Amino acid sequence: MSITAFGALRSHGAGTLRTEHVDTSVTLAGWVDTRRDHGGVAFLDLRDRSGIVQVVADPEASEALAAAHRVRPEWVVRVTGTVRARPDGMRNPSLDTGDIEVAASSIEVLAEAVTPPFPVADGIEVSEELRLSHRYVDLRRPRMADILRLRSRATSVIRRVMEEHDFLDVETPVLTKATPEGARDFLVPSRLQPGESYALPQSPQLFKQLLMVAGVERYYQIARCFRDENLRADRQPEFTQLDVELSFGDQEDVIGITEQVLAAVWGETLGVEVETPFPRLTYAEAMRRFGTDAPDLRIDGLELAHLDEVFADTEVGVFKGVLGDGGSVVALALPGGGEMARREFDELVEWAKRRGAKGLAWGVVEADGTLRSPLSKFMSEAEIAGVLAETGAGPGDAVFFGAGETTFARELMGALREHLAAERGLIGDGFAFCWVVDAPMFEPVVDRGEAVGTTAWTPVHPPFTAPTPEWIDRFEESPGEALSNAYDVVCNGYELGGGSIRIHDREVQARVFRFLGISDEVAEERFGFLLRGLAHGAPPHGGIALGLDRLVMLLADATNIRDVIAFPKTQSGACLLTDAPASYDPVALRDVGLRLLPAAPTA
RNA sequence: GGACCUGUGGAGCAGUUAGGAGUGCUCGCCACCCUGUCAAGGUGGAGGUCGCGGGUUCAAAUCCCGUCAGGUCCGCCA
Repeated sequence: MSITAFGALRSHGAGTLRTEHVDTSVTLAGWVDTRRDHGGVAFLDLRDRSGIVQVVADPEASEALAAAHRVRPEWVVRVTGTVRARPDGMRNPSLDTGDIEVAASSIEVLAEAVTPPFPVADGIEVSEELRLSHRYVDLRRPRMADILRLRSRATSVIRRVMEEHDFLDVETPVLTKATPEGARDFLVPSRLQPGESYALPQSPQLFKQLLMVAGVERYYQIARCFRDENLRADRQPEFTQLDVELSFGDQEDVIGITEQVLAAVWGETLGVEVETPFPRLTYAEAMRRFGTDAPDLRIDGLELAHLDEVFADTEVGVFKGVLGDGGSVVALALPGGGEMARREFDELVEWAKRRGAKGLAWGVVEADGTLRSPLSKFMSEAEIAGVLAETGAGPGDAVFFGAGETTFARELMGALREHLAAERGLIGDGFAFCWVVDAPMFEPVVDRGEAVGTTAWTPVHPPFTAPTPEWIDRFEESPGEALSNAYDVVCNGYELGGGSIRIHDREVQARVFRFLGISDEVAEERFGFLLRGLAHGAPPHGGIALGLDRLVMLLADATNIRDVIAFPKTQSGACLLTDAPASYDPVALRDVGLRLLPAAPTA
């Protein structure tokens, strides 16, 4: 027995009918999209997953006509009838099925429906609250239905490419132990061991490394990950990663397979040819030129300029102070920015202050090459010449100056670069992929709360990330400069994914732990099972994880991740459909050994 | 934890700056009419704790305080 193409209740999909079906008897089933009732004749647009077709109820089929009078949008109906060509002048070119229509002999109501809370159509702004609380209606809208299909095609292509390269799909536990990504864990209390909890995985990181020890050699999984952190337009508490790990390879193998997957996905879902290999930037270069480790390379011609030397002996008070404290002055030229109104500059200053900056200096290059700026009277001729030379600003351009701690100033100006580009339409079309490689191994501990170990340094990546070959023997000597064998793939300013070559050598791992001040006891308690596994013959290995939701978001040209997730959560972590999270039955809490604290007193 | 935006019949919005009767627009809904529409059309009708609580005032959708919900961002998160 084979299943029928459209289900036993119908013979065709509504959207599949064409002129070749004329005179065919068909049975369709789906939702009433719209109804146009002329009394003596009535039209229904019938919608199913395949599309929309017009159904006509003529007076000759009086029962069908009576039913057509009665039905309402979103009722579920089954229509039997005959496909016929539409009369001349009655064709609808905006409908795929617009050359034909179905003359109904009977219309059977399968389910009535209450009036929908909002119209099932694209192009209507509906509050997200309402969309999420009636997600089953929202997902009927063509745009959302298209995204569901797009996501399914993308995962299908991913699986095919991974399998063509002999990667094995292996599932890893969801009820597990805290993993080393550094975010807060979701906890699941245990009934069998009251007082103990599972953690939901922030990623399958440790398990995939153990799969390498297990001899899987090439692993992939489309895996759900969980992080209990605050949400953003591109962040959900549970999200999906394409997780990949391979043995006996290096960075080039991981980059190669990733590029193949992305090129195949873009090619087969959008028909967009992605050029490989992707350009590569070092982390240092990305921070210096773009002020971010995930630069949007669609923005052409806007790059940061570093003016520490130009202002080395300056009399400009703010700059002098910042440079004296070891900070930096970072500038950005905006072509054509000279035409902006004073009010627009003021708004940008406010924008910078909201991001924590003390201010944002600016200037405009006049036609004669002078700099009109609140600061220019404090600047020497040589400084102004230096500003113009370093930023490349010419007559009619604006220049912005961010001053502060070096990383802060760079990130501020990098954010300004994207902000201005978005406001002024300077972001190019298409997709700009790149790799950001050679991230630092360690960063100084600023706040004790962020430290993994007990020394002045904390790892940028999980502490199993290998140093680059140049640093593997001497990362302790200048930890601030040591580079990790890690790589991030970036598209249009979004970090799509990241990975690294892992440490498989116990001695190197021990040195990293020792350097970070992670004691044997702490290492054992936190990742003892991984370390024991690595002792049993660990092949050289490395991998990557790609954010599938963000990937689909880019494919769908969506601006938030919720639009590409069937049942997402709100910014406060609520599911408006199920009302999760919900308070828990006290008896069930007692079973797992928990008792709630009294609610915090409200002031 | 913080900043900002939004909340008005079922949907989307205007009204809030400068307090004066729940006022308006588009769509939807209900009834009737209507034989070629495709956002059908026509006539009539129903539908409101202005998110919630408190305050100021003769009077609050509008001003003040608090709070809840949704969103964007910072911190946080690779």
